[in-house]
Amino acid sequence: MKEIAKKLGVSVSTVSRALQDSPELHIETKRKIVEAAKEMNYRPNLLAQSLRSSRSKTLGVIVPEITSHFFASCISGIQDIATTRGYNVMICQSNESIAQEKANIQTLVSSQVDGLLISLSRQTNTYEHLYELYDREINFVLFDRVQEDIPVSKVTFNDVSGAYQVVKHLLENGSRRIVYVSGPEDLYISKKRKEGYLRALEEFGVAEDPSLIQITDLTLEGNLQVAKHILTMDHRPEAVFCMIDPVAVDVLTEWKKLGIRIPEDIALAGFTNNPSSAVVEPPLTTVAQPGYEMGKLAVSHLLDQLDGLASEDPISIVLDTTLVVRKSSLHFPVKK
Amino acid sequence: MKEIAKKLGVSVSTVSRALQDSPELHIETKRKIVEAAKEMNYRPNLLAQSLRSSRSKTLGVIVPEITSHFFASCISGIQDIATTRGYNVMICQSNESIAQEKANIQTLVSSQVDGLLISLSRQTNTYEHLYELYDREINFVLFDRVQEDIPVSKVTFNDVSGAYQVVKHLLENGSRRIVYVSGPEDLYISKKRKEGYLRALEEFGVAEDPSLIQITDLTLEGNLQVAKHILTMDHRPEAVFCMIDPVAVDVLTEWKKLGIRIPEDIALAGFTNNPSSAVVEPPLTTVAQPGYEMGKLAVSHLLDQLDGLASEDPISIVLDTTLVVRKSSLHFPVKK
DNA sequence: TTCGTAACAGCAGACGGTTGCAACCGATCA
DNA sequence: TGATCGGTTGCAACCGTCTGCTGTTACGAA
Repeated sequence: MKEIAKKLGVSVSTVSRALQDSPELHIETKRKIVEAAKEMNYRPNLLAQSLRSSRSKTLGVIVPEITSHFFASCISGIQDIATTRGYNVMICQSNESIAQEKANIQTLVSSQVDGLLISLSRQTNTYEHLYELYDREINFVLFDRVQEDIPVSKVTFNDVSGAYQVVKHLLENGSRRIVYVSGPEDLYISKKRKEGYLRALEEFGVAEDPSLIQITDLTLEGNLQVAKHILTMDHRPEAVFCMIDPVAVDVLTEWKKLGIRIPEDIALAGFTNNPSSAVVEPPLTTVAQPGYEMGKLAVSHLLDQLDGLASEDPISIVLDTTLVVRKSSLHFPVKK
Repeated sequence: MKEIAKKLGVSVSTVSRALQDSPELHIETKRKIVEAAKEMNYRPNLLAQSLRSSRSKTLGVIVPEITSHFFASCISGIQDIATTRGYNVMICQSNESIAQEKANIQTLVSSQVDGLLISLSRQTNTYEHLYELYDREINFVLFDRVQEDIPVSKVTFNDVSGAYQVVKHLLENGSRRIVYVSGPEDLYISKKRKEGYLRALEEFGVAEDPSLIQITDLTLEGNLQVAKHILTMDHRPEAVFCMIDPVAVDVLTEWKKLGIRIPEDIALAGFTNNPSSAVVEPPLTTVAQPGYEMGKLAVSHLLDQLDGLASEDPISIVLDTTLVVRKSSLHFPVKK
């Protein structure tokens, strides 16, 4: 800018105003400046602009892991909306660690992001770092992995109804002894999906059987152990609903190795609709969660807040999931 | 900082020096300032620091799409190294569009990133935007999807040898008529993998047959069309090597639907080692490309350049791939 | 006593922009 | 003729941090 000013014999402030298309400049001066700027390939320094305006036009995103297809979809949605609305995005992954999550927040706050989009790590069981953001009046929105008590906006899936749908589907296909393979019990989704599972059972008059609720630590070993354990149960279950697709895929692979036929010997369903679930053999019945849409909604709401388009009061957006019926659950054919 | 200074009755510069642990301050003053800073929960404004130092400690990354598992892995590697070396990362996706790619570069440059890591979009066939970066002396490293002529550092996979390995494997399993399903011919990887394919054929004394090279536009429709076309060939090929896993998965799914047995009727192999390739039935033989490692190497080299640890001269890092043999290619059992 | 010096702290300017306010200009009007 | 006014431009301060230089003080040595 200084160079443009020198070249044209005007002041830096005039250049600044010309580039902002300020109405109080002589039209000819403005034209000349804009032209010179183009010619000299001038690009404003966003850092300086941000410092001056104390608005960085940058958002921070924290997800447990980028390589998960679901979170990658969310990020993609966030990116697309943020870009069209003139914001940049800084992405961090917590690697499911609360310490990393805190560090990420620090970094992003120091970087003066205008707002944050956070999906909590599995390890996160204390929430001071979030309350601190709240106290500092830093805008943020929680999505997918949320903490319910914090008074900020949240975007989640209707996990209860998703689980209800899929378990109902298993029940409608004739299964009665249905296992729920849950992740660690303190996880938000473990609880919610269990709720949907129980609701469906109740609706069909099936009594809850605690031995049918199996916990895995979500590692491959944990998943395989559960897979084997289910086969050794006294009265073999007719169907298994896994909290997330990767668990279902591990179970499916293990059972195939052991010669169990799916769905003839036992029906199987997952949750998330990962790409893998469509290509395994048999294709896996699951519940689709549109991550891209979730990202879009979360970022739209955050930006509305930042731009004063949304009320200050936190809202909770609950997205519906869609049951995706594939062969793995068709134990007894549905009547058509 | 101003507040700390006021509270303790010292100047802002003294505070600044104290927080940098400058040796020319009285130790007691320093202690008091650091303490006050902690108490007041002071966080430096990275924007101001960057403006002042003209080093933003931020890197820009441009990938064709975040939701691809391979690129997500790269990003993950980039993140991990960048974080440990004190850098932030801004990620953009070009959505395989050259216009978006150019826009991303503009944004990141305006944001004063210290360097860029770029994987080119499929659409990118002109390179002025990259030469402009070069002329402006902005550090950047190309990875995976590169342009060979630009004098900057690049990290790539040895596509030729990867393709060679997998085709050799197919040949060793007795196939002679082997189809190569290529993406658009101007793509870097289309060319390189074809080279490896041809080299393997030549080594086994198999003449090149142009009708065995099939082009897909990489859409689902394109892939299915090729899948069907292959089955109608006069003299049915014994094996098919697809340029990337998603194509192979589409082909596999289609063939299964048509009752073709893999590998008994025809052997199949892909490239990339996507998560899906391990879980399809039969599991897909493919070539593993460690994306995480690639990201780590690319960013390490970029940071070395920025920190003056690497020579100015561009280098080319070529990563080896690993053949992953699974059932889909075992047309005739390998002798053990 | 005087001088040099080390130890410490502050002023001011810079990074690259933005903006309130003052200043200048010629023209218009009483 | 002088006051006023609208149009146009520049000065200077500011955003938060860093740092070269200067100034002050106390102390020991000459």
